[in-house]
Amino acid sequence: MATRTTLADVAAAAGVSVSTASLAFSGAGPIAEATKARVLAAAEGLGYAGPSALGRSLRSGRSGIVGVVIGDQLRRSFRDPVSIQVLDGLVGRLGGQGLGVLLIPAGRDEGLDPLLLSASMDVAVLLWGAHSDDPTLAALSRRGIPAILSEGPRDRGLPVVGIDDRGGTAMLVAHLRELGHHRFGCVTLPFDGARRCALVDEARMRELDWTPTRHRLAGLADCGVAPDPLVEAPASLVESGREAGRLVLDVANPPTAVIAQSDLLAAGVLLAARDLGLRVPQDVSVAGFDGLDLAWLAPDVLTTVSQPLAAKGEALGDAVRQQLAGQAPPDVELPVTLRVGTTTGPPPT
Amino acid sequence: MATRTTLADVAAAAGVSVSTASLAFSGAGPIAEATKARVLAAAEGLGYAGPSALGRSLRSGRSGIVGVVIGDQLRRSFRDPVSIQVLDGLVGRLGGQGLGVLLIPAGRDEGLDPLLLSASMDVAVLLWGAHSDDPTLAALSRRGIPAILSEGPRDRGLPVVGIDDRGGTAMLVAHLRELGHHRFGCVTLPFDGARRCALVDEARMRELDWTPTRHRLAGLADCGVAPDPLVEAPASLVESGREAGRLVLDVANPPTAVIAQSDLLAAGVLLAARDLGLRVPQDVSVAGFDGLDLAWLAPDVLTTVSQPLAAKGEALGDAVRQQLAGQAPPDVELPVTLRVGTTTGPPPT
DNA sequence: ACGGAGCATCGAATCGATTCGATCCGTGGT
DNA sequence: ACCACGGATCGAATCGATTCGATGCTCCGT
Repeated sequence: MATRTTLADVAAAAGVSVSTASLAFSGAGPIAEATKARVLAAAEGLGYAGPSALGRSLRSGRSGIVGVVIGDQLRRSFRDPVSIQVLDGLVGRLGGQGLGVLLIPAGRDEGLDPLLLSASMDVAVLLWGAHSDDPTLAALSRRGIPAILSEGPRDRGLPVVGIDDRGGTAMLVAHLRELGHHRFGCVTLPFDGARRCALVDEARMRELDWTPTRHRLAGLADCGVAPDPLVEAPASLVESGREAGRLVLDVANPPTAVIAQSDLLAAGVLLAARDLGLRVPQDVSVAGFDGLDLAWLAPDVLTTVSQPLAAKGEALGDAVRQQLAGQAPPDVELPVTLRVGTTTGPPPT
Repeated sequence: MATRTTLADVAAAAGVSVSTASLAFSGAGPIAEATKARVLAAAEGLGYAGPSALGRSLRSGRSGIVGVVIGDQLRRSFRDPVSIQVLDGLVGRLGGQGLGVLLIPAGRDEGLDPLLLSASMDVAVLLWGAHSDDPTLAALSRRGIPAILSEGPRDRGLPVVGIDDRGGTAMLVAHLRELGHHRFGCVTLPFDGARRCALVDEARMRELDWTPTRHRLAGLADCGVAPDPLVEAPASLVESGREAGRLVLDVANPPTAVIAQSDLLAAGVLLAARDLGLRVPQDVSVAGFDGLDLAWLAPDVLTTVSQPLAAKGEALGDAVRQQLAGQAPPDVELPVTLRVGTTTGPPPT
């Protein structure tokens, strides 16, 4: 055969017009049961596998594809349990609506991914926030593709699904204060794409351009906590946490409690404490953020702020559905809960 | 504005025909530099973001999308470092060619995912093999979409990218024999979608319908090893390995060495040994397969067969490229290497 | 000055389906 | 017997772009 079988072939075989054949498949419009059966039988006979998505998309203007922009490096994102779990919830919710997920790497400095510029999609979801003047958002807006942000800034006029970062951090501080701590160190998530591991000074603080980092730091400020040392990690990875942890703990007068802005960073801080011969929580308390199930830390159990990751993905999926239905999705802020483990305790006397 | 700006709008604004405007963007065909500039300027002025992928796809018959069918449950696949790393290599290679990855859940019993039946894609990659009579393959073949298998059966006439499972297993056996072992237990990957955790008898052995499991078992048979006990794990997860490990080790005359068909399973066997008060490797040796970097096992280092996961993804990407170029991709079998760690040693005297 | 070559541009067909309006036919009411 | 009505079917336009063949123009050689 020269070309794939098309709806026209089926219609011809069934002895009906193309429009009638279309009706037999889509079910939109009145059609006699006998005719429908004849068309479907003809399709079966020709090995026709149903109307092509392309034609349908072209006519309807909908592709049924949701572009999901993930971290600048796929490898990193795939290894980040937080992204994975959110993605899982998102895919689950979208799958129920016949929507597909197209993976789009964010592309760092070397320009945007071509998929972002040309792939056809109905909506885009940015899984890890957005910078100010984010070229990704600019490109999407230019193409007229609505965007939904996970953990992004709320001043863009775009729907945002986030969690109560400030409140969660405040809960952590309250917990630690109750134990008697008042000298806090902090390991933060990246400030931007610079990927540096260093003490944060005022100048650097003014460059802070990453929403989760900002919000979680704001939670500290809300409680009147000025963390010292305050170290920026290059990525949410155990190794980065270890490196940053050393900068926080290997100082003249180390803090009695370290708040890490992610669980992976906190796990790294635990390793750094071990490297330095510090016992946790006797010598130093360590807390994380995310609520991952890090079974391999056993027998330690990380004190952390638990966020509903799958629910976040599902909320993003709901936002996508609303966006496609023409409604403006409302901003969502999901609640978090404090999960007290064994890595926090009273400060050394 | 009523509708999105289209190539026709741009052409009208630039005072040229649609075909000329198309030429200005695609660059295929002769066009005067001045005209091209005029068209691009008009596009800029109208906020036109380039030709829509839909129209292009419709005409060319190519969507630039590769469907990647991943495990029956997204959550499980996403947590499986093996899948993730292969996916990472694949996406990396495809991204370089302007191809996008559409995630497709395999869908277990409750039928195929609608995406598989209707989403437009040029090629499909099945990340985790295929059963015999796999409905996924049937659906793809019906739609005329070429498929590429990772770790699948070679008797389908479909291109397969795999590793030297038999040879790798044989290397493991040789290593253990050299240490003095001759009584081997084995924890296998799943036999099919049944997800059972139980001893394998002859009847069950005949139902074996999963290529990696079969090949790795064949590697044992090649060496004349008849593992006892032989236990089937329900999934490649640490918890499954732990459960299966108890079945292998908690018997009257336990084997001196346990070969697990994946590293996660091996990690579970290690936990099971610990549960039973057995020291590794003094009381029992444990080996895995995959070559994951399980840092959290420290101070233990798993003896395992290391397979090139990212390279496998890249090989899949190459196969996709060849398939799209109209060539028949050759079957690929990537080499593996033995990585001796601290979990294997001489058998107890 | 005339003819041919070659480049730039244009018109129209095409890809595969959806959908609106029109047509056709049968039925029920008066 | 005629008309109005409605359900089934069909024709044709449409979605957004690509591409082939045709046309018109300029420029060069003789």
